[in-house]
Amino acid sequence: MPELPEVETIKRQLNREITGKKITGVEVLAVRTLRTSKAQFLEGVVGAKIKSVERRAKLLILNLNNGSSILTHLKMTGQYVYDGEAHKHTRVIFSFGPKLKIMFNDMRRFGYLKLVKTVDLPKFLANEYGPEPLEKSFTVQKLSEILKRRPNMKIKQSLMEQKLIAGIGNIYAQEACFMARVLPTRSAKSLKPDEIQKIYDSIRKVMTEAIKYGGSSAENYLNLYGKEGGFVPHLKVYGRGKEKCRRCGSILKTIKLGGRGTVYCEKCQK
DNA sequence: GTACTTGTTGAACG
DNA sequence: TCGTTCAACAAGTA
Repeated sequence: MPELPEVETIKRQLNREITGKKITGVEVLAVRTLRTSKAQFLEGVVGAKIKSVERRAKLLILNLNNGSSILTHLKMTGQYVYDGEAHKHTRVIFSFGPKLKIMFNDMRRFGYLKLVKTVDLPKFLANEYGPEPLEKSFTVQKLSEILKRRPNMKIKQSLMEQKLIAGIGNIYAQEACFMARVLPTRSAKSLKPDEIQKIYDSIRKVMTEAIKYGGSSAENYLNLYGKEGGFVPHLKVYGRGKEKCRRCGSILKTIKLGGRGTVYCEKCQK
């Protein structure tokens, strides 16, 4: 499941490979993957150059040199793969000249691409998404204020709420709670300042580390070069229910929180 | 065959 | 209006 570190990895790789290049063709194999009519999409995209690639929350933003941007979300199983082979799950193919192609693959078809006006983006993004956890302006005070806005919400769910904080999903919310030694079920209002500080540090640390390893390929995430991320061996709780806690050796518990699987250590997390 | 996986949206509830 | 919960979406794996 691509979350901030995975999307950030793809963003950096896309910037390296396609920024400055001209989109010479687009092949749409699954029309429903587009959130813009096919005709409009092709008209707005073909012939344009990629000015830059950005990430906001889990969204990738491909800014074009004609005032439009492609807003794209990988959701659960989306992949951008450079020079791969098209296959059953390939939904859109971008061509950059006669040789280079980028495939958008998406097994579960939740992902999308949408053409928007670049100038409209800042307002839209500010409305829909909370602060970026790795930005300098995201301070522990900021996190504290954010948590106060939903005092009864369980901390793991607060961390995953995109309107409160951007980019954290089910994997890193669980990892951050473990690292902070706080139970995912604790209500926001029950957290003491030193616990909020630990959660803050943990979010930043786990995200930074995960980016360093190119993200986690827990399900089917692949980077632009079709390679898996290297962070899975570093995950402490996600996907490890009934296994031994790496810190204390006791058996990790699994519960459901907001309909999502949640693993934690009863002994280490309070 | 059944249960389970998840990011986001939109409906429904109080 | 707001916060919150929950089903739905899709398609694969165990």
